[in-house]
Amino acid sequence: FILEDTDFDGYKVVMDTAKSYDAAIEKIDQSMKTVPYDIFLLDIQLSQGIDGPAKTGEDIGIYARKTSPDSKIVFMSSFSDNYRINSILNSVDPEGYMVKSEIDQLSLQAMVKTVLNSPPYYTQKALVAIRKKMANTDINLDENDKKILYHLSIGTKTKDMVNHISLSLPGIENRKRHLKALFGVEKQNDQALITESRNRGFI
Amino acid sequence: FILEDTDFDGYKVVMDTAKSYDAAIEKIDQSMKTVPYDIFLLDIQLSQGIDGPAKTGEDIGIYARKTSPDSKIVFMSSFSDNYRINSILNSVDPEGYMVKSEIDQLSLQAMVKTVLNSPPYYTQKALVAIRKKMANTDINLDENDKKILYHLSIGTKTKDMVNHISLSLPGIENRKRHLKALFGVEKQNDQALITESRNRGFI
DNA sequence: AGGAAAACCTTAATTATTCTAAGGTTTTTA
DNA sequence: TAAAAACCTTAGAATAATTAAGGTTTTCCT
Repeated sequence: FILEDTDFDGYKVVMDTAKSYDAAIEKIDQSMKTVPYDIFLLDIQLSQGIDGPAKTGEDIGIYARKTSPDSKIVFMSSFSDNYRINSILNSVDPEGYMVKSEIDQLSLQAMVKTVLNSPPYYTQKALVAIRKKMANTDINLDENDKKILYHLSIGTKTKDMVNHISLSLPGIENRKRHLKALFGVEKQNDQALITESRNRGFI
Repeated sequence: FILEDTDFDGYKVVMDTAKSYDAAIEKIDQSMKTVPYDIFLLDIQLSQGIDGPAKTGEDIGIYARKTSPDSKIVFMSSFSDNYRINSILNSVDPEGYMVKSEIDQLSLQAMVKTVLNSPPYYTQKALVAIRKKMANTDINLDENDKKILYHLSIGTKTKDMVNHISLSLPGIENRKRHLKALFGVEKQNDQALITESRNRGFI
């Protein structure tokens, strides 16, 4: 409503919405045969379809970028979740990222203008997450390291990680030790590693 | 002048300046014995001292952060140089980064407010560089790779890189090949690698 | 408190990766 | 068109990472 009521240099905004992954894909495909969208506003959480693997707004973003490369993409998420933000900035590289608690009339209008004229537009809480990541670019984690941190963060037991990561148990333990050393929490428990990883924007 | 003429919620700004690295270090040390600075505004280019290795504003930032950890640090640079921005965001993690061409009354005032209340503050051109970097976090370069790219960018000949990098000549050549493959410019010349590295925000 | 599970650590052997050395080919440069 | 630089290949050497096996310590749960 806010956007539709705003006048942008003589242009009016026309909104179109989709409520599920499949509906969104359908709309994107449709738009390419008629009038492509100028901006995609994507929510990360989606009402879940019944079958197949869980799809998120991130997947829509990846599809939208590939299918409609001239459109701008802006994400909205409820939390300033480092892991998600980092992942989306890497996989989709959206023109904008807004944390929902910071969305209001002013920020929406500023977003549209910035995204169309000189991207990117990130809200303050998104910037905080981005800053964390940028401050830790000297720490290079490979895929296995990231998986270990991710599984730690969701409470997977070390011995169960062998089912998700192609490493032996001592291999995983060894990498955990390495990670703790890297983050300066040697000889401490996993909680310390999780906390520090979160502080540094890795999870 | 702009800052000193602005009223910030009843507070007035008092500026103090230093023109060289040594003078800046001196002022920082002095401030810690009296009244610490609220904000450091650091220029990257410095008039060069005579002796010793070249010092930049980045070095002042590192020193300021260590010596006066409660102060905010804001960088100003003439160019939106990816390499510099990435380096500083990693080594100093400043509360603000402004590209000089974007500095005006409004941005300066916004910077002060943002930096004091809810950092970070980055100007638009800085954000463009940051966005590039964030879009390429899946590419992990180690120190040697970064050195090779840096030396390529300043025109160092491959055969001379052995003097700056602790690798054999074929080792360096091999890594260049790897980098070209990683950046999708296989079988192309060094210029293509440089261009692509720049596009991705590595140099 | 006590016992089981999980986490953690060590060592040695294996495997994978990266590096160097040596020599040749192609491209660039003056 | 030479000379320099860049590039490539191969084989061997060095380094780093992984696994397996077995043990110790910590954590968790009743």
